[in-house]
Amino acid sequence: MNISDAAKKSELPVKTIRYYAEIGLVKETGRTASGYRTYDETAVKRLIFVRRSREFGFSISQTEELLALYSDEKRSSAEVKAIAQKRLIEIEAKQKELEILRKELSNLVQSCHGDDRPNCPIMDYLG
Amino acid sequence: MNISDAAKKSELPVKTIRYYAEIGLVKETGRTASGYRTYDETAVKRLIFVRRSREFGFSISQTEELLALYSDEKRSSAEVKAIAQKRLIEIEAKQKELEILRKELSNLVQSCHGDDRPNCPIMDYLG
DNA sequence: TATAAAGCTTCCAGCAACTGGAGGGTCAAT
DNA sequence: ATTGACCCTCCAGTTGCTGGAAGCTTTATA
Repeated sequence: MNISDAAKKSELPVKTIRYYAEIGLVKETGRTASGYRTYDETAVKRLIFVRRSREFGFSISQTEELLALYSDEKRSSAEVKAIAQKRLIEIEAKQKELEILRKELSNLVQSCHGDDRPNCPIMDYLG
Repeated sequence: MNISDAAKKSELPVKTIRYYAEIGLVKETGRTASGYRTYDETAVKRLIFVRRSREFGFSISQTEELLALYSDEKRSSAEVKAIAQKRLIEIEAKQKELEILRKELSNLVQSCHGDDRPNCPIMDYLG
């Protein structure tokens, strides 16, 4: 199948699939005589895998590692788990960071009158 | 004062201050005869303001708006509050997104044995 | 006073992960 | 034969810096 069919099946934009081929993440299966990329079902599966991985926020390089393990018969689940745990820790760290910001900003927003006078605790805090 | 003094006072890297000057966010106060940027206390205050705004995750363009209001005698606190609320909503949206991911990933990680066998629910989910 | 180190300048490149567009070839249908 | 929908490559832009090269200027030391 050609790239737009692969795009439909994998639910990825054509541009993104070309980009993944370019960086070597998921290469096309082959090329037609006229140079069109072709993809088989295995390649589409890999594209879907990548999409899901990216949706979890795994970086391209983490995704690359996961993809390698995906097609590795001799993988250990420990390797997979380690990568996933790393991502989980990243998520939790980001959550903590956001929660601190949210609290502070929320307090400031609540204490701001929001009227047509200039006085404003948000500005006081920033300035 | 020159750029490295401004950097110390504002707690921003020299490179960043140059970048802010380049994009017109905080321009230098002047230049010496030999072309060195100079900054006065007012400019440093603006740099500090920008740093704090960026720490809250306000984008450069939001920061630009806030900075305009900062030096606007006739501002209304409502304008400031509106920008802050927008950012608050962004933060909350991101938090919700991360919480969904965290739960899913956490479940997967917990259900993965993490041993030396290949079988792994994380892979099953992604593949 | 010579020189070396530190600090300043500009300009270019790169990061992550795409996305958009220009310019041009290919394919299927009318 | 032509139209329109594909496809290709290459380049630029996104966000917000950061690093480095090449080359001045200023400051400190011998």
